[in-house]
Amino acid sequence: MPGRRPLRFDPIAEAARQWDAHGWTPATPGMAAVTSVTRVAQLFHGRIDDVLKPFGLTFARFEVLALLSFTRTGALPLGKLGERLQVHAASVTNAVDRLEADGLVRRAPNPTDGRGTLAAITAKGRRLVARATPVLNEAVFAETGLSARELADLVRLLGKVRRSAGDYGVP
Amino acid sequence: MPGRRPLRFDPIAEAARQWDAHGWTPATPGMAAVTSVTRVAQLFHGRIDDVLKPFGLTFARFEVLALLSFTRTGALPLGKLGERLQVHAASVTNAVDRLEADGLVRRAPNPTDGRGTLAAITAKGRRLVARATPVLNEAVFAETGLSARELADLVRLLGKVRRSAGDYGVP
DNA sequence: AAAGATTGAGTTATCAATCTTC
DNA sequence: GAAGATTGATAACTCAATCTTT
Repeated sequence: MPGRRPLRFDPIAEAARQWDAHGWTPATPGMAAVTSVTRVAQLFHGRIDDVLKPFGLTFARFEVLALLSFTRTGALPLGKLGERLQVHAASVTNAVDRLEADGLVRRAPNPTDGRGTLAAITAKGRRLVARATPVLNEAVFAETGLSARELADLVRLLGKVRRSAGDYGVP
Repeated sequence: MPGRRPLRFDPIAEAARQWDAHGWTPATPGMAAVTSVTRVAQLFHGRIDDVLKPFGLTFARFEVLALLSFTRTGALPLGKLGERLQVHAASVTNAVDRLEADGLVRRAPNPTDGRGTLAAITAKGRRLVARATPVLNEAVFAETGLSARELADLVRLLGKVRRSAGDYGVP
């Protein structure tokens, strides 16, 4: 993780001050928001990686396992995985490669589409995600530093951004 | 950018439903917040990269140029750059390498510390950041999909997360 | 022709190890 | 010994091109 030594001041507030000083005032709130989101994503990701490292997982691979464990059959086409996790098809191939090498998922031909491939979670994969999830919940998701009310506000605001960016919903 | 085809439903709301269904309710709001932050950071980053590509810049390199252009002398030690941008020293070395190869900054020995190196912005670098900034302001920072009030709320909430993570401020 | 998936090239970021200077 | 910076190795992602099947 970068930036071990905390700054004595808030670098984002300082950047906002600079933006205003250069006459870019209309863009300042957006700049501060984008920078804040970027930095918090870094912080969360670092903590998640730290927690998952002992399990031999990255966040991307954990998300695949969690998603598969939620399905009725424990299997999904690779394309569906990329759609739900919002990542490129090549990234899905890569993540499934790693998971398969570790025996956590296995590939199977899609019975309903000869072009497709399914990723199916194995018993070993289910055991691992069952062990990792509580740790992640307690060490990261339950320790965000915000109250339930604040978390709900945050999710609502970010949902507006996602929605307005066309991330989901009907056009 | 991954995920061109928008989903018909909100994948984060769906994940929250699954978390609750598995009895992980106390962690659900945090999970939704972390996932939302991650996704919005992806969205912002994609738009920023699209805007900066015609200028031959990434966001990391743009940030270096912007920070240098704000200083009185147009130069900073590499360590200070990493501190302010919250990235690893190796990332700073890499970014400055690219910027120097493009003639946008040049390295100079730190006169006050024989171990250190300064990155100094060139006239070409100043011209480029002066051209790129207004485009970034108008195409990204002024188009977040949130009102000024909502942006302020978002920045405040994320500031609490950063502060509680020890990202800045006095211990 | 279009969609699912894979491959290889190119980019970026991190980490550990190293070198120089304080 | 500690700090600033660089290097080489590793991992992950994206993109363009390719292959197979529909």
